[in-house]
Amino acid sequence: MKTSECKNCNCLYFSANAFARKVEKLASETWKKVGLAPSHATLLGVVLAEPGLQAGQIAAQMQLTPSTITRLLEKLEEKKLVIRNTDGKMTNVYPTQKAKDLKPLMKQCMDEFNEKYTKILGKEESKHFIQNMNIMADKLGS
Amino acid sequence: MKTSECKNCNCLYFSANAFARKVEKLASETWKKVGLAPSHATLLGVVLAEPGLQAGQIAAQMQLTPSTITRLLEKLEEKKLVIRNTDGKMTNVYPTQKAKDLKPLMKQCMDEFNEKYTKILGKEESKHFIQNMNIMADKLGS
DNA sequence: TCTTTTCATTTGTATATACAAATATTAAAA
DNA sequence: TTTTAATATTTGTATATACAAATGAAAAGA
Repeated sequence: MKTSECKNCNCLYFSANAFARKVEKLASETWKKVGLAPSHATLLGVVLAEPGLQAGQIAAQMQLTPSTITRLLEKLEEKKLVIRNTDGKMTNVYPTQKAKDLKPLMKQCMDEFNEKYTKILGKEESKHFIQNMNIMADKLGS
Repeated sequence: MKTSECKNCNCLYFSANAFARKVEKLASETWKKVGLAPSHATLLGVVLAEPGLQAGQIAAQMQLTPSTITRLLEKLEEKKLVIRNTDGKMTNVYPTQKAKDLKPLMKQCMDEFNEKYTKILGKEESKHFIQNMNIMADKLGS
C-alpha cells in the first residue's frame, strides 16, 4: 500500500518513522557483509575517524543519549572492535586493530549503501533531500 | 551540535533516523495529554477511522509488521481502548466506547502536533517535505 | 580540608520494533 | 475425504533506544 493511501497516517510522525524504517532496512542489508547493525557501523565509523573520543562527545555527535552510547559500546566491545579507557569520570573510546583492519570493508559498505539509494532515489534528489532533512532536524532542536 | 557538523554521519541512514527521533520526541510530548505513545495513538486513530479492520490490514496501512501490530494491540487492549474479535484465522479490531469518547481529545492532539511542527518548520515547507518523504518512502519499496 | 555541587558514565527498567518459529484455520489437491 | 499447502496471527527472542536513578569522580565553597 502506498503511503499516500493511508488517510489516517498523513502526518509528520508517521511519515518520518515509516521512512526511517525503510532506510534502516536497506542499511541493515548492506552492513550485514561486515556483521554489523547500521547503528553499530555508524558508531564504529565515528570512533575510527576520531580515536579517543569521549563517550559523551560521541553521543552529541550521533545525537543519541549517553545511555544508548553505553549500550552500543558494550556490544562493540564484546566484538573486540573498540576498547573503553576510563580515566577519572571520563571514558575515551579507541578502535582495536581488528576494527582498523575492517576499515576498507566498511568504506565499501558505505559506498555500496550510497550507491543503492542514489540509484533508487536519484543522485541530486537524494542529496537535496538529505540536506533538507538535516536542516529540518536542526530546526526541531534537541 | 548541528547535524551538518557530523562529518562521519552524513548519510541517509543517519539523517533519517536522527530526524525521526526528533519528530518522535515532539509527538510524545503532544500525546502525553491522552496518555498514549505516538504509535499507540496512530494505531488507535486507524481503528477509530475504520472499526473492524483486520490486524493484517492495519499492519499494511501502518507499514509495520504483523507482530508489531499484535504487540501494540495488546497494549491498547490492556488500556481498554480496543477489542480484538477473532473469527477463524482473522482478527478484527474494534474501538471501545472509551476510545470513541477519546476521539475529540485525540483530534485536538493531532491538531496541536501539526501546529507545532508547521510553526517550527514552516507551513508550506513541511507540507512539501512530507510529500517528498512519502514519495521517497514509496520508491524504497517495502 | 571537608562538604556540597556538578558532571560523565553506567544501570535498571520500559517501549518499539523485527525476524523466525509456532499455531491455528481455511483452501486446494490427491 | 484425507492430506497438503497457504494464510493470519501470535510467541519467543533479540535489538535499538530512552528516561530516571545510581555511581563515581572532579570542582567549588565553606
